[in-house]
Amino acid sequence: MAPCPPHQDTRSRLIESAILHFAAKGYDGTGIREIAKGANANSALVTYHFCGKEGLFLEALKAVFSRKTSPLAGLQPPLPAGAPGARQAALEGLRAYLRAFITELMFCDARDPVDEAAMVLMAREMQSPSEASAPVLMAHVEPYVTYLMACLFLLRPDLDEEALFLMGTSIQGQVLHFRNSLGIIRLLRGNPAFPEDLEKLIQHFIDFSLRGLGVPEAFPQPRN
Amino acid sequence: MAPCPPHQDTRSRLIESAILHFAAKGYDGTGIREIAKGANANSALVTYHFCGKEGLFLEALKAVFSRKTSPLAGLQPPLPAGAPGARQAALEGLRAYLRAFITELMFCDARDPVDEAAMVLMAREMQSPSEASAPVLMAHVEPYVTYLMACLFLLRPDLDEEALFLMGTSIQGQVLHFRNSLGIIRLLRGNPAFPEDLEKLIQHFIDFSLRGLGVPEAFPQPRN
DNA sequence: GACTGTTTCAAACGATCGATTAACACTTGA
DNA sequence: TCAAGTGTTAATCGATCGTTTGAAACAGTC
Repeated sequence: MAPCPPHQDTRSRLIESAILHFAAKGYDGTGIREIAKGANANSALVTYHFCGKEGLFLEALKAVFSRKTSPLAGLQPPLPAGAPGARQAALEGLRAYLRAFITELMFCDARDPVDEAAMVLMAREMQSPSEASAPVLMAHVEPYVTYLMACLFLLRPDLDEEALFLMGTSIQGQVLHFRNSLGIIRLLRGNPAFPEDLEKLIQHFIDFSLRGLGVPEAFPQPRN
Repeated sequence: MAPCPPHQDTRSRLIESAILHFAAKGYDGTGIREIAKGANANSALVTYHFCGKEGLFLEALKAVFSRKTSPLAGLQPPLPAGAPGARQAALEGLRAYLRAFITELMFCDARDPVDEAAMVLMAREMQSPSEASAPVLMAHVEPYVTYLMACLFLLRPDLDEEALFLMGTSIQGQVLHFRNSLGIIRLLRGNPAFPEDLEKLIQHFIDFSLRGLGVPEAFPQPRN
């Protein structure tokens, strides 16, 4: 049982190659020799540095999740319920939240294949998390849920908790489904680079969500 | 090159076991001996009946998609664009579509673990379709997309094709995400039988979708 | 009962899997 | 200078992979 100490050069090269290969062919579909070859390293180093294939996979996952700083960091926390301007702040907060959420999910440097692969890997883990990766995943997702629900409560104080939860599920769901089903969506559109205009995509999700939530400001033309 | 003729008994037993195992551990994570054992059959029969593991996987996928009669069967096709009452018909069509879609998705799991596994398998393929499975997947999804898009076009003729496609993606996405993430959602709510009131759920998805789409009838209270 | 074709089986095949080993190069501190 | 420790390597391990094989079991036909 080696303590898996670091030698950053080959370690990080192995992790990078692992992200690429695990994203392309999945955990079981990828062999450690393949990964090692992609890193110009010997396959025995996987066991030496990471205590085995699964250890390397977890390190790759951690690297993926810590690749970007959380986009929630720049967001104002919602004002308390009674405060003046709380509703307007929550409205802007929800808009900013969706923008940050979508940007993090969708935006990746097309010129950086590792970034692209990291997104694929993350999407796969979010859909069917392995037992080992669940904690890492939940810790990453939890602040999003909390922030979203706080905004929803301020925007629709007339709804009960279950109704608000369904609202949140629908808002998150449309975005996550889009991300998780990009494969077939691109097939349906016959465009392998489909979401070409990220801003248009963000605007759609914001408008659809605010209308679905029942926020009057977002509705196009109030019936006379 | 065997012509792969049928002997329905073992064939279907193998397919059923394949659905369960492929859903649980993925294509690469599942061995044919494992599948064969689950079907009380010999692993050589996989090659004999399906020309190999990949053939069995494709047959399993086909079986998944043809497992139920399409919920679209009972729906009226939307009227042509110019026809009188076409918009109202499309509105009702969309409501009926969502009701049928949700009902089918929500009722499939508890009774039959194979049905549950089929959903997992389908979701995985939708996320990252293998080259071989893409045609099967597309053929199954296409009528849903067509019907939904026809309704959306009648309800929002002012939008261009891409905007309508995003609307459809959001509408389908919230429902599919809810279904595919039921496990996590039930954990979040601390209620293992969460969607206890199916009618309430259906009503939420219909209302959220129609508002998100921008249909005035669904909006609660126009601002004065 | 012999012939034909289909279905099933146990056994084995070569390939590849993740993991281990022993040797080697190199640095470091005593 | 030497012993210890670290990083890397090729070679090899047993296990398991998907597939192939040859024969047994079964059905139907003459």
